[in-house]
Amino acid sequence: MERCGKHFRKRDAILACVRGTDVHPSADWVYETLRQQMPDVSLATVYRNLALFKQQGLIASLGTVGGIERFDGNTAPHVHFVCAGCDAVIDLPQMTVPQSLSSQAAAEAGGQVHVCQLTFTGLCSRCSPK
Amino acid sequence: MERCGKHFRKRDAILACVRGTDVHPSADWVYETLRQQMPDVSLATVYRNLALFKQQGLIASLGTVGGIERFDGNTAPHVHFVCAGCDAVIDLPQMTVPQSLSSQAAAEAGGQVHVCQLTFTGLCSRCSPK
DNA sequence: TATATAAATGAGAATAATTCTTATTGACAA
DNA sequence: TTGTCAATAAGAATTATTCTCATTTATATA
Repeated sequence: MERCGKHFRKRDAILACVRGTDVHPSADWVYETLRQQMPDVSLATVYRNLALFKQQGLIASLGTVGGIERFDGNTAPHVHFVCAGCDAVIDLPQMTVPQSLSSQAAAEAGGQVHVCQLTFTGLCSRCSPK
Repeated sequence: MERCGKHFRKRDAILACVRGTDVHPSADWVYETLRQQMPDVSLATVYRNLALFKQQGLIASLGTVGGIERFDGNTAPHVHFVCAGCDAVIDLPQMTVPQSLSSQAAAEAGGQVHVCQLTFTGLCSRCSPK
C-alpha cells in the first residue's frame, strides 16, 4: 500500500505547491515553480492534475484573471481582492459573507447553491497612485 | 452630428444586443444572434466592440463560465447565480450586497475598490435532480 | 458636389491557454 | 520475470480571443 518509492510523485508535488502558497497561482506559475526542484515535470501534467484536484474538491478555481485561470489551495470560504493593475489576488480573511446569503440565494434561484464567491476588484496599495 | 444614415451601425447593434437580453451572453452568442438580422457581421467586430464597451464601462464582464467570457449589459451592481450544469447565468435582483462591505474591503486590502462581485454557483432548478 | 481624412468593418491569419494523444515509464502484484 | 495499470512527457491539436490589413463607410472641408 506504500504509494511512493524513491521516485518523484508529481501529483503530490503539484497539490503541495498550490497549497503551500498564497499567490493563488496559475497553472504556469505552478509549472515554473516546480521545475526548479523537478526539472522534468511537464506542463500537461500540471494542467491534468489541477483539473483533477479541482474536480475532487481538493483545490478551488477562482476563475480567470487577465485571461488566465487561477487556483486556490484554501477551499474554506473566504473573500478575495483582485488587483486590476498587477493581477495579484489577495485574501481578505477578516471579511466574512453572512451565512444567510447562501440560503437566500438558493431560495431565489430555485436550485441548489454550492459555492459563494465574493470578489472585490480595484487597485492594490502598490498599484494605487500616491 | 447625425451618426447614422441608411447603413448599418454594427457597433450600436452589438451594444443593443447585449443590453437587450438577460442571458449574460458570450461573444459568440451575440454574433449568432446578430447574424440573423445582419448576416454580414463579423465575429472580430463583435469581439472588438465588446472589448471597447467593457473598457468604456458601458457593459460589464462577468469573467468566464466554462472557459468562455460572459457579458452583462446591466452595469448596476447586482448578484449572480451560475449553474454548473448548463452554464446559465441568472440575476438575483432581490439580493443586495451591504454597501459597508466595499469600504471594509478597501481598508483591508489597503488600496482602492472599484467593483464588488458576488456570485453563487450551484445547480439551477432545471439541472437539480428531482 | 468632389475630395480628404478618419473611423469602422470583414476576412482570415496569428496567438496563447488549455486539452488531447500516444508512447513510455514506474509501481506493484502474481 | 512478467503482466497490468496508473502516471507521465512530449508535442500535436483545439479553441477562444486578438491581430493585421485591405476595404468600406462616415464625416469634415473646400
